[in-house]
Amino acid sequence: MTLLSTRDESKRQAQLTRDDWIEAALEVLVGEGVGAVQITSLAKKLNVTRGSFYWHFTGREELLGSLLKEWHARNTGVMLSALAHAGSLEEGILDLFAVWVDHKRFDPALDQAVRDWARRSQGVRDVVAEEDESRVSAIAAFFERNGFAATEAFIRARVLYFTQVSYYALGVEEPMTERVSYLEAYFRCFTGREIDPAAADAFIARRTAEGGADISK
Amino acid sequence: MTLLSTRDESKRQAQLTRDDWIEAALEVLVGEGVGAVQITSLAKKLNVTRGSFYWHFTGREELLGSLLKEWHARNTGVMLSALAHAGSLEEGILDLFAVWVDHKRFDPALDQAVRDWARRSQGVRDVVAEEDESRVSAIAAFFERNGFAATEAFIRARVLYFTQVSYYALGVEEPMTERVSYLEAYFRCFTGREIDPAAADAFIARRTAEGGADISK
DNA sequence: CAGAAAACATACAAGAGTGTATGGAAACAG
DNA sequence: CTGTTTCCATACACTCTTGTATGTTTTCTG
Repeated sequence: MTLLSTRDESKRQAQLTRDDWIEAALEVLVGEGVGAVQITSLAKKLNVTRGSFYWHFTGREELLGSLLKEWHARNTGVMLSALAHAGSLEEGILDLFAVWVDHKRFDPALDQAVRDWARRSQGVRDVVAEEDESRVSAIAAFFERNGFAATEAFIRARVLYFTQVSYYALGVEEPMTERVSYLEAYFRCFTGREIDPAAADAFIARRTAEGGADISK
Repeated sequence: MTLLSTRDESKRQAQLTRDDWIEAALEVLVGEGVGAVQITSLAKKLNVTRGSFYWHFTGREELLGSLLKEWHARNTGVMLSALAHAGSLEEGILDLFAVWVDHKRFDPALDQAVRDWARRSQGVRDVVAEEDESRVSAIAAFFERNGFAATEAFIRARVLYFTQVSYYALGVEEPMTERVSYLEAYFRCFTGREIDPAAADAFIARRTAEGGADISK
């Protein structure tokens, strides 16, 4: 005899898939960090009991492993492809900026969450470090294709990428109008060259039009 | 009747001060993060029981508050003073580099630990954000004193500081010989000017002489 | 060397989180 | 519609950590 023959089906689908758990866990990972990725709270969030979890996963470790795979699958490639197609210096840099601002293509919050996680886990740290290296290398290669010497290309790539990482890490919040006003200065600092005014205007027009006043989220 | 009339005095002083607890907590904070700052483990580390802790502190929160104050007292000012005395562009930038490399003056590991902590605590986040702003402002003011326009000075300050933050955040590890080989490129990227060869050589000679092959720790 | 104050030990209570074992409900194949 | 298989609920055991209450030992003071 059961006290509750049918579960509370107020707001949940009949059956949960493994991916449903991963999805929910990702949200918590991004919003509250790895420490908050707990089976108990996830179960509550999904309106099931922990029994369900232990059917889909062997334990917490396996779930965390899946989260790392998900991150790798999502955020790898978007940056690199932006650079691969780029011809001119303007095009590449601006495309990169666009990717970093457009959170549909690149998820900086997830990236940052994984980065936080990596600081307390050797395994995750290794994976993230590898990813960072490949990103910097891609940017450096782009600089080299645009006439920069190897060392300078590498350092400029690093400065560009590191600045962006801190942008998220420090949670810089500034309206898009303000941010685009820094475009010329950023470009000058990152490349050592002056940006083509036409390209700058086009970029600014597109960015301010697409709304996106928030950077942090 | 007590089972153990005298405590195990194998390797500890007779009495602990409040600062002893803070010092131990700082080590754990830096090494393992806020989450690892636990009364139980600290007590074990100090060879006392938790009873001691609750005499010196009302609870965990008070200890954490003390840690934040300690960080603020230690890492605030060192950066700013390096810039205040600087005359030429070379002098200021190189002094800044020196401060960041010399872990006796500036503790990047502590800085990073607090930064990690800040990402999960609103109160800490506010304090750190304020500190970051004042640091960037100080660098920007320095750039302005050296002939850069306001906006460009601000962006260059940000890029310089943000790059440095990521250097620690991503745990870049490279031998000092390699790092100093990037000096010219870094200087060019950060300032848009060429470094004075004599100043560069003097800096490199001093850095490589002072040993310090490790950056991470 | 008493007595008070400071510093610490011990024991208990409570909460949160994980993992396991097992029984019951849902979905599906035949 | 019956029997598996899949999926989830329930209950229990265990660990870790915090906080409190109270007793015991040092250390300081006069």
